[in-house]
Amino acid sequence: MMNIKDIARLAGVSASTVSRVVNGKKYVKPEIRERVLDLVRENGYVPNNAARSMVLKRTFTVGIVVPDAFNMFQRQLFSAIERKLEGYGYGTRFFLVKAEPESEKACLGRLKAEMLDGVIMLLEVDDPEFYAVIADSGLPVVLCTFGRADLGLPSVHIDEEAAAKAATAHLIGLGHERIGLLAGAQFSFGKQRQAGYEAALREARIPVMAGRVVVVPSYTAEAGRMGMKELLGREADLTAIFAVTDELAVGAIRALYEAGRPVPDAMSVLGFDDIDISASLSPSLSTVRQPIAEIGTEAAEIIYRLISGVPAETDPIILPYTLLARETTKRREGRDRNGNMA
Amino acid sequence: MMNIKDIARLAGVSASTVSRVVNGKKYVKPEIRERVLDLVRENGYVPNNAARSMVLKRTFTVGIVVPDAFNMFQRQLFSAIERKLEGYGYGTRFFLVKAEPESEKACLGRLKAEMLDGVIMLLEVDDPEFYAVIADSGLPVVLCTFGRADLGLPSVHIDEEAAAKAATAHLIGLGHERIGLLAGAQFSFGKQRQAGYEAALREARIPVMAGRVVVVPSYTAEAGRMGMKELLGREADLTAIFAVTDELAVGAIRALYEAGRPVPDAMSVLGFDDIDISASLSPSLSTVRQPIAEIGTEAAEIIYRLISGVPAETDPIILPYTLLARETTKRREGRDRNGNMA
DNA sequence: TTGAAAGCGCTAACAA
DNA sequence: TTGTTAGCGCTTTCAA
Repeated sequence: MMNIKDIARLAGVSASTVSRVVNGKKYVKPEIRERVLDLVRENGYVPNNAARSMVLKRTFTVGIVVPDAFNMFQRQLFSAIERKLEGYGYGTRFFLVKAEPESEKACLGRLKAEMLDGVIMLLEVDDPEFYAVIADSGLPVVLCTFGRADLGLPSVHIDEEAAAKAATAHLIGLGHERIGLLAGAQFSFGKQRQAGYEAALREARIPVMAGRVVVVPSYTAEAGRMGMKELLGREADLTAIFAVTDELAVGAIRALYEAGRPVPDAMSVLGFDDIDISASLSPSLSTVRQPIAEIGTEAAEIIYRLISGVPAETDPIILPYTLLARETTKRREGRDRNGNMA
Repeated sequence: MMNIKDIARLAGVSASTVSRVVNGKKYVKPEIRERVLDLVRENGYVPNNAARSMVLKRTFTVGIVVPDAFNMFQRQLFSAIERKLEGYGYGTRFFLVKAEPESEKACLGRLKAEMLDGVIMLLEVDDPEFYAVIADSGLPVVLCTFGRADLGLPSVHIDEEAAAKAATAHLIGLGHERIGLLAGAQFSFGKQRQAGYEAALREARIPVMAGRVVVVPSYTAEAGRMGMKELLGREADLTAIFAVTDELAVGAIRALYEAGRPVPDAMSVLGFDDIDISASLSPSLSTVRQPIAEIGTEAAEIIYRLISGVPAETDPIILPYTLLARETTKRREGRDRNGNMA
């Protein structure tokens, strides 16, 4: 692999001159610039980033912390961030964290070792020390899809509780009263969405019954299927289900399918996130759309500003969600909650 | 951020000693080792990778080249690779390539700039020069999910054509004759799977008709939906569809759903890859399972061996596929190909 | 068992 | 406009 000295020797100039050419600096005679550029091309010379970042103290790289088993939602979010950052001349680097404390610790170490210019967290790490260490290392950081206003860290996300409340209200508006919930304990959105569900019920004066709620261990389709089976077993008269993620909803629909209960005729199902596949399902999944592209773009902009030295705005950026009433939710048949025919 | 000299000063030793301690070398007095280790922990010192790799000429990092819009299949593959490589003490770094020649070029540059120890290609790059440059830079490389035996590069993949042939034969075995194909032009598996489809038809003496084939521009659900609509428009009497990827199949099912043609009763649909969601769909998607974990593990092992200096085995590693006859394919109703009732 | 010194590839300040 | 020099943080001889 060629290095800057090789090119310098070939061009009969000093390494500094090559550096100037490669970095587009002024004060290089045009003919020399040409000569060097030709050599660079011919030899496929690319500056060594490690050496470069050592002297510059910058890597032009932003770390993206994601869960080990990141889903399509995070995948899409990442794309939006990547695209925006690329426009600013920054690259990205993945840091995968498993749902284990040691993994979070290890990630912190890797984050430090890489001399990143900034970090975007797509994963809500449990360990409060994690944020503390990052914060007082002075490394710019943005929380993306969740907030921690208490930590004074900038964040971009939707109003999870309001969105879940609106989602549940949609179901209620369709005449449903006995609404099951597939919730999750992992990450704060799990609890926030559950709170929104409860708030909507309360507002409609529908009793919140623990028997209608299942807290699943992970946000996968399989977990959704198991959760739905559980719900079906203990509570036979539900007419609608709110699953706190689309993957969960897909699994719930599967359980319903296996039980011979067609969606949406026998049961309405509502998801959350609007992952790629949701619109293409048959029937298409009703869900709450998070503005993925906007969230990603906004997070990228904030991190860029932070890196550029603009002081952090710690008020969370709350972006609007959209309720997508597609085909898995429908008006409840039979009597409505007042005993009249729908 | 602490550096090695800071720790050395704090411990009252030289940087060399700290280096020995951090790297677990011998010849350090136990008490000094302890003292240094304590300081390292207290101060959260982590060696700077850039500096480290500059002198070591190794980064303990393997680049993973993936398509910009990587799908769940590639996501899962990546997880398998990551896990295995982690066990060997190697990290991974993503290199996203868009479906544009400049993007491939840019990726090559980034690959060089990063001083990677090896590269695993999950994306089939068009530009033959790409492989050439990598190959003669001496950078270990493994092709994963596709092969290029002509280039003498090690690879891990299934027998795409045989798998597609078996898939089509499954449909034929179910009594289907008028089988549509949703194929794609991108990546060689598109053509290979199409070849398998044609081979199966020929073997069953079913005419291969161009009117039953649609070549879609991308492997997304939406492309599948459009392709299926096209097929439905021009050829009303198909009884089964083979989609060369699961995403395409999901879209095809969607088009069928919109057209009021239930799957599998009105039409059997068969996918390919067995992505995460396929088993959880309702009905669950019949497909060809690629042994994702094994492919990833094998690729990781090969790259590790290559990095360790074991000479490359350039014969492709062909792993077995599995036909998963789930719920979207069923025996054709009505008369079979000999005119008898099924 | 330890430390001093050199050097990895690059950029930037300074001198010419 | 160009080259020389120093130094980024680390590891590794080599010498002590």
